[in-house]
Amino acid sequence: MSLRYALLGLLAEEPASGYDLTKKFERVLQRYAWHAQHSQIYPELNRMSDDGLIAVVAEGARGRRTYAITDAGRADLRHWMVNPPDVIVVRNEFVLRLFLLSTLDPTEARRLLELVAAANAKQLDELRANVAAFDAAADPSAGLPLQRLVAEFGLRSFQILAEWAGWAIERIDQTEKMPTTDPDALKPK
Amino acid sequence: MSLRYALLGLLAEEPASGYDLTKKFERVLQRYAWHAQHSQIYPELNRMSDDGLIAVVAEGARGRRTYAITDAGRADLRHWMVNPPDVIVVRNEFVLRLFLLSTLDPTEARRLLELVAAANAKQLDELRANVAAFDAAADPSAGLPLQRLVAEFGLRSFQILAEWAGWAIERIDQTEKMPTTDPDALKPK
DNA sequence: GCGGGACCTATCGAAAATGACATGTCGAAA
DNA sequence: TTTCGACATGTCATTTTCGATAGGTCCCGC
Repeated sequence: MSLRYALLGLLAEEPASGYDLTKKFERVLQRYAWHAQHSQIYPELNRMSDDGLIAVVAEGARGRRTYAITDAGRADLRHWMVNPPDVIVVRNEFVLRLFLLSTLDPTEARRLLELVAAANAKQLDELRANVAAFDAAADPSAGLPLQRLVAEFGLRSFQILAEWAGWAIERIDQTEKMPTTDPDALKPK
Repeated sequence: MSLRYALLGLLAEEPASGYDLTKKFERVLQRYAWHAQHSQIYPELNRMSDDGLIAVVAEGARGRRTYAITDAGRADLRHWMVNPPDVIVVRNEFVLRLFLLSTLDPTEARRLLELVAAANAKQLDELRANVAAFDAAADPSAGLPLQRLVAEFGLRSFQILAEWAGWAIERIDQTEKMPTTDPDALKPK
């Protein structure tokens, strides 16, 4: 049901077509929160429309249909938002690789971490640029909007991943220089 | 295919039965990296066995079958580990709620964040206790094992979530005290 | 005027995941 | 001795997701 609420949430912010929503998933949601392809999005929109949670508010060129959330949809979304499950369930192939890092030898683990750190640095830069543009356009006298708070969460997440990867690589290098075959390593204290 | 590699990775560390693996998923993997239930795990183990990636190495009471990874399995796992996809794809209902925070009014958003912060604090305490026990049992003269590095990542992740949630709640409170109807808020600079 | 790229929706078989139901064993405490 | 909880594996209908294929439109630059 999460896909449904992801779509409902995006439509609560502004009306959009299936195409728009697909792009938003690709650009934003996919990387942090939820992944879905258009082949899943279009049928779900039709079902949500049947269920009265959203409605077509405009039809444009190329068969474009713009949907907006209905009152029933808003109520349903709110209910979902304020009732989070108490067991959180995650699927993240990236973190899974980290968990299985110890199945690699230290040299390979190190190489994987460097790959990770590089990919992460690139994403951090992108996000930083987006946030900077957002801040420049924002009214400085107003408080930070909720969206900006979440962006901050993304920023901090990337930052600690970068820091951690660097730290982990350092540790691996230190361990490599201090092999257990070194008799000194066996000295107590 | 991620489930297959999650199982392969756990079996690369030590032989285990379907039951053992299910418990490991529940206790560890589920919260951070990958979720799977026993109804998915048992059939997958049978398929992996058919494919020669794992093999039954012991049979115990109550029909227990202990599996171990084969050389073919190890090769397959290694290949998967060192070839991460370049687009990372995530599914995390919790983060999805954060993204849709702006569909709530500030009061409700604040309440949700407090719920989140409390749940997170509990998880952080649990992990901290586990890590402390691990460190106490570890050989201090050896370098940090890779598993410990990953635990550190978990620790830091929880910590920044806690910090962020606190910060976000503060921001919301400040904004609430400074409504846009306040004429001062409209003054330039 | 035409070629190509962005726009836009759709379907469908296969694979993955869910949640409920099913069935039994072993050991320990009451 | 019986009962209860942990141990242990399985199936299956339904739902969700994937990946590929499909078909068409609008607009811009050459």
